[in-house]
Amino acid sequence: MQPICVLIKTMSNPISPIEQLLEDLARQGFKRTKVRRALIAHLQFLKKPVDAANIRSQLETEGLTVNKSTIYRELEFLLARGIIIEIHFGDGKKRYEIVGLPHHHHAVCKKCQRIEDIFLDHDLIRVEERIRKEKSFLVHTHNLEFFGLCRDCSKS
Amino acid sequence: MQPICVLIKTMSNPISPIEQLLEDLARQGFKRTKVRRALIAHLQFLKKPVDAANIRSQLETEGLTVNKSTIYRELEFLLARGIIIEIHFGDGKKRYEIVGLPHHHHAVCKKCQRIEDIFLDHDLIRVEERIRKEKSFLVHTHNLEFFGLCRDCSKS
DNA sequence: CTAACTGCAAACAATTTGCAACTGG
DNA sequence: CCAGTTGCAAATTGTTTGCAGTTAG
Repeated sequence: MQPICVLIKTMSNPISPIEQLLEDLARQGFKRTKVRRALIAHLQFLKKPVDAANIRSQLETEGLTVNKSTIYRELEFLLARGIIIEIHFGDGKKRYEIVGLPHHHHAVCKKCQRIEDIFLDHDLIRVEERIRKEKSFLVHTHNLEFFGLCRDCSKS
Repeated sequence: MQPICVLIKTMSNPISPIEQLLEDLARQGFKRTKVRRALIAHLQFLKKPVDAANIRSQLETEGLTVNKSTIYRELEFLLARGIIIEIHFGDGKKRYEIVGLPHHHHAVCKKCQRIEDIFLDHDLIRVEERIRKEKSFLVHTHNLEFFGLCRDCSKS
């Protein structure tokens, strides 16, 4: 049996995941700013890794002009709090993706830039276990991204 | 039975892998320059991924001053000919490693920067096969590097 | 009111480019 | 000789920083 207040909250006033996040941050003394909300909403919507310049121009087209320093600082902020993660495709740029889906990797089309999510489950954990046993090397993180041609682009 | 000339070549005049490479390049019209020889020799000796600045300063200590543009251009040259490959650790820099050992990955110590080679054999090929079947995505290359603490650094 | 946030200009780091001078074959 | 190579300075690209002004709570 749920207490009434929870029922009310759940039924008539559903809190979006973005507002939920802002709520948590507010409790720690951080502000609900326009940029923060827009940036989280954007990454939430995309669910793919994007670089700073890309985010900036996309916010611009949505009518929100943000200085690039602000973008970088906000990304750093969200990264430090585990709200987003950094992804590396090996060109000069850092990309960021919202945390939400379980841990996964990406297959990047070299032609059209489309990104497929790749779920590897236990495969890499077994490898990391082996590295610990054989090399006494304790793996904390890894980078794994695939590059090639997506379904459409491999036809031509 | 070997022809005499081959025996002589093999026994009394062993061609080092570096001179062999320069020989091949010469046949294509490229010159045996001091920088090219030194750069290949250096990467050959290291057998680990290094960035341009690093290579430059190490050649400097060996008594060979080379302009950074030259380093970058030479790396580009060797890369295009498959003599070296590009490795990404996800900080801003590209690293290069001589091709020689079979395909492998790296475990990079976040504390002392030591690099362990990681051989994965068929594991990733199976994954790439799966990606092709399940997503019709044709993988050409991948990046995979591990980060953590090496044997020595994980003790403290 | 005040700590958090923002914009702006300038600084930085890695890499690239244009061009004139140089060198190996 | 001449294509390939090199150095130098300047340009580019992605990212960071210092600082003064603004804003959410």
